[in-house]
Amino acid sequence: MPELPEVETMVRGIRSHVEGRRIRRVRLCPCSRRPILLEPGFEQMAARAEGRKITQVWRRAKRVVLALDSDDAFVIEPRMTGLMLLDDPPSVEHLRIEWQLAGRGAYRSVWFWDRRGLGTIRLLDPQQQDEVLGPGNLGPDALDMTIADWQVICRGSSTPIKVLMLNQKKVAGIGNLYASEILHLSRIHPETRARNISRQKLRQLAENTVAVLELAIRYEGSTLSDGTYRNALNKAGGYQNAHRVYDREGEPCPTCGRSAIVRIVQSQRSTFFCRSCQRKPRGLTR
DNA sequence: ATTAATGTTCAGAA
DNA sequence: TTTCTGAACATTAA
Repeated sequence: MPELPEVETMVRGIRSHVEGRRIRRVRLCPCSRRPILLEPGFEQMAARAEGRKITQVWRRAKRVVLALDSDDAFVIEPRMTGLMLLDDPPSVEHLRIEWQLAGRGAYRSVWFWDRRGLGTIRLLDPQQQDEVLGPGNLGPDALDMTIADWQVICRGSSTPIKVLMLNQKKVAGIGNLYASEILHLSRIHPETRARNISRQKLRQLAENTVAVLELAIRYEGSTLSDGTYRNALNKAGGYQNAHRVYDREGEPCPTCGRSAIVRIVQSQRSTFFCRSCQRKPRGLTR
């Protein structure tokens, strides 16, 4: 579930309670039926983190990073259903990892909860952090993308723009939900080949990417109908009420008010858009 | 019973 | 060599 706004909300939610505190213990929760995707020997490696101080909590794309004073860092990928929580989990059943915190504070632990269990947690040394979080593996953070950055990734690419927006090596942080929202606001047809998008449209794409993601962060992310996503205090986000097209097939377009939102499939993922407001450029087939 | 779900990775194809 | 597609991962709810 979590895309950039949801992961940013997790980071902001736990940061003030976690930064500066020492890790007393890292515990694999017995209640998880199967282990989450952990590196072999994770438990021994986790012991390496015990007694260390968490110096910084930050976000890279859709990952949470807990940086330690040993220069190691936990890198957490929530993927579809992972959550970082301070307490009050949605269920005890899918708690996976507990970081017990030493010293005084409002919360004794940080938890990783993951219903589907696709999320990953790794403890990485500085070199591994560079490999996993660096430009070889992830493009520029979506909030940092300039028009020039968009031009670079779109130039010469025959990939449909919506598919390209989901390629984390090109631009990092946008997921399936926000790609549809950004393209609708930008009035760009999701099947437009990236190389065919005009300079003017690229400017709108750059501006609306930041606008949509920042607004979604302000609303603390999107909690969809299955209710899975919660912030660090197990409260639902609010941006789903502002969705223009995502999961709104058949509803009238909020821009033109006449055409109905349609759903198509690209790269095995649903895309939602308005056929009236989002047109492909005419006369360009290559 | 079947299908789809906010993500990523891998093998194999183009 | 690069880019792209489909399947897989595990769980749940409609």
